Amino acid sequence: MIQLIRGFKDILPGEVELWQQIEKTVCSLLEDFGFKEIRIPIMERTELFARSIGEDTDIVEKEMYTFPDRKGELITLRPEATASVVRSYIQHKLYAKDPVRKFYTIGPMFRRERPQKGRYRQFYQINAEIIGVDSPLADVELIFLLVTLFSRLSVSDVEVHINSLGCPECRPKFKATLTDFLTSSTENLCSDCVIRIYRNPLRVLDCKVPACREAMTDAPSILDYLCPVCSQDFETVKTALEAFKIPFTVDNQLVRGLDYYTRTTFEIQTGSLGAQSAVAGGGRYDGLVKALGGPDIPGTGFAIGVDRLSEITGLNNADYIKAPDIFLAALGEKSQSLAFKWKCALGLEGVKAEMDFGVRSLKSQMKQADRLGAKHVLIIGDNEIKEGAVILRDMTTKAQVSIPIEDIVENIKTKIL
RNA sequence: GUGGGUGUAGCUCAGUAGGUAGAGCACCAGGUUGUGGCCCUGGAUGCCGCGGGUUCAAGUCCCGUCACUCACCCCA
Repeated sequence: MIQLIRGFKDILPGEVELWQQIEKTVCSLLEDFGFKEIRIPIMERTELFARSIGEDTDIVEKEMYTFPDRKGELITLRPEATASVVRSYIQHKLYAKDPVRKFYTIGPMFRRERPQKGRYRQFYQINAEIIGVDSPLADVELIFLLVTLFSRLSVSDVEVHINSLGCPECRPKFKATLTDFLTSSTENLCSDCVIRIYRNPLRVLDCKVPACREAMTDAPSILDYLCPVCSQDFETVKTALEAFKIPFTVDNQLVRGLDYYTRTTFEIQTGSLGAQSAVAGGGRYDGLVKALGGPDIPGTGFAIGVDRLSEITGLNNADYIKAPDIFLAALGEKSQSLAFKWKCALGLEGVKAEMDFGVRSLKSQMKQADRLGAKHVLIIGDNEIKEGAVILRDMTTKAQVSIPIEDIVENIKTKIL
């Protein structure tokens, strides 16, 4: 037997209905807020991700599915979507027509990590991006959308965490101060963090090793080093969230794993997913468009982990599984070919009709209809053909009526819909 | 990449001191000459994850390996 690839998964009927419902809810909300769908490829040149996400990040360093294609060019299965959206935005000069663009996209991402609860090697994200707006209100809009969404999807046990990572103006100063602090307390840090001091000191902030957490309680906070512009920006975000009565936690240790983030970052965290607490995350990436060769245009966006979301939504999958409207139980060959004709005609009319193609007793066909959850059963046998009328049974009330074979499809439609 | 747990029927799992494979649910048929859910009776189904070793004999013990899973790490 050939098994699926490690860390990949099948989403089977019975589960997929919930996904459809989630996608429908998210996409319609985003459409209502003026976001347009964009579909981007699943593979890109490796360079795109190296330049946007950052060479020194874990994603680029050890998690990407990268390989040479047949002509030797390095290509990568996308580990995230923002880079591609921005690439597309620049390539097609989408800024030329309209200075502000709002996109959303949905699809699989790939990261070769060790699989775990809420973490797969192929996982699904819904991304929303606002490109061309400098105002922090764009960030607030995104957070507002996420909160609305989780409420519409009956997700409980979520918290909004926000932080500011500063800009090229103030971040270097903080980085230097933090590095000094870390260097002076090396003996209290785990071995990984000692390496991080030089590679990416901000990462030490969200290390989960207890000793590191302890050592970091006195660490300098980025929020104390923000330049006036960033500081004002962050205040605006907080004030607007308060105005919307959205509860949030300022978490000055919230760090993103992608280098392109600036200023406001946010994460929606849940307590119900074990170690994978983030169901959605995002933030501002003001330098990214320029870094990828476009004009100096700001951007902000979020990604929702659909796999994780589907596990914590309060929606009940059973509510979305569609049962047949009618089951046609035929007895004998002649009845069966008639029933088959009707079944197809009903399907064209939007009536979900099912039947069995084998030769089975009426009892077993009734049982099958019951199992499928069919609301009605149409019984047809030699007697019915002779009399020119078939029996329509309502499975809930057990009431049976005789209906003429003539204009059968119309008759059924008016009786059961 | 590193650790822990688990792999037996479609699903959930039992399998006691090594002695040659079980239950419940689901499925099929019958009890009811052409009527579902409840009940009763009967039936089909397993490379006991894979490979090797110990033994007269291995689902059971040993070694290896793979997969799943949880955690570290990282993130959505």
